[in-house]
Amino acid sequence: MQEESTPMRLTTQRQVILEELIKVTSHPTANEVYDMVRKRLPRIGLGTVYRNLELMSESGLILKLEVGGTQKRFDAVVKPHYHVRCIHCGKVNDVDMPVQQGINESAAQSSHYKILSHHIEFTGLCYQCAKVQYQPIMN
Amino acid sequence: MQEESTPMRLTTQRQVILEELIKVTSHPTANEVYDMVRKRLPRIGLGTVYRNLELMSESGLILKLEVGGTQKRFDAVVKPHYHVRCIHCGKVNDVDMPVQQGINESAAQSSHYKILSHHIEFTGLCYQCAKVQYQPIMN
DNA sequence: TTATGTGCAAAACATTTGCAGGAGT
DNA sequence: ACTCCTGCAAATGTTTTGCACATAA
Repeated sequence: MQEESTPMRLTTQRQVILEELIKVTSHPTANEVYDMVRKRLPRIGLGTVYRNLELMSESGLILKLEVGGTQKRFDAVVKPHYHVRCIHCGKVNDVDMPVQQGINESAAQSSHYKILSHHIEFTGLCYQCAKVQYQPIMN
Repeated sequence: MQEESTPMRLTTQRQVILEELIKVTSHPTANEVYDMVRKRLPRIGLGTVYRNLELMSESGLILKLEVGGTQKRFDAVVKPHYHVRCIHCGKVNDVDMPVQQGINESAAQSSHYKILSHHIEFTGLCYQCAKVQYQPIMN
């Protein structure tokens, strides 16, 4: 975990990863980014994609989403915003509602933590899956 | 994904898993539950623990937490509540603040999803880690 | 020229699954 | 008996890592 010592080199691989990520709003997984990037850089390795997504998220260039499901997802939109995940197909979308004000302060009062940020993940059914009359397990 | 057809049998393994989970407030991972349970049932398999945690969370008996980090965590407190995770040590605690009213409706208006629920995950430093003067990467 | 980055492959984790035998009803 | 459940081990899926070579500054 290094400081601002040497800035990250802007390699071709990093540039392409960032460009491809900016193109989409689908919050792709590392493997999906790999597939997108490989069309332009066929010899790139999956390890490189993982390494660079991690580095870029550490430096605040992109966002690493730790939402539900088995894989991490990545987002080129770094402005704080919330997400909704379809419990049927696993798709993740942005929720364009205002960020909840004062919620971090409430949490600070109700815990012994120094609160830095928060994230809200909504769960539901996307338009397509809702149409299929999918019956979720209500609990 | 079956309905309420046959209720789950209350086997010794399931009973012990649930009892151990009720004992703690640490939101243990599957592997931590395995370690706790193994002290009482040395021959239980890790697969059984995973299978039963999954089944119990499907039936609403326990909560599967899909918070940040690499592993899923489990909670015997099923009443809706929020969580805070220490970015330094990874510990997860409850946040005893009221559930945000009307937030699902806001999200429904700002997305094309049928919203079912939401979860808020706060990120910060726990009391112990904050004392250690840990310098987080602010972004 | 030299620190940093890459491709490749193997390793490390986390979780799921197949199956033969075991237990509850 | 019959079904559901378990232990075990192997398989799967995701992410990380070691290392020799490549490349940007």
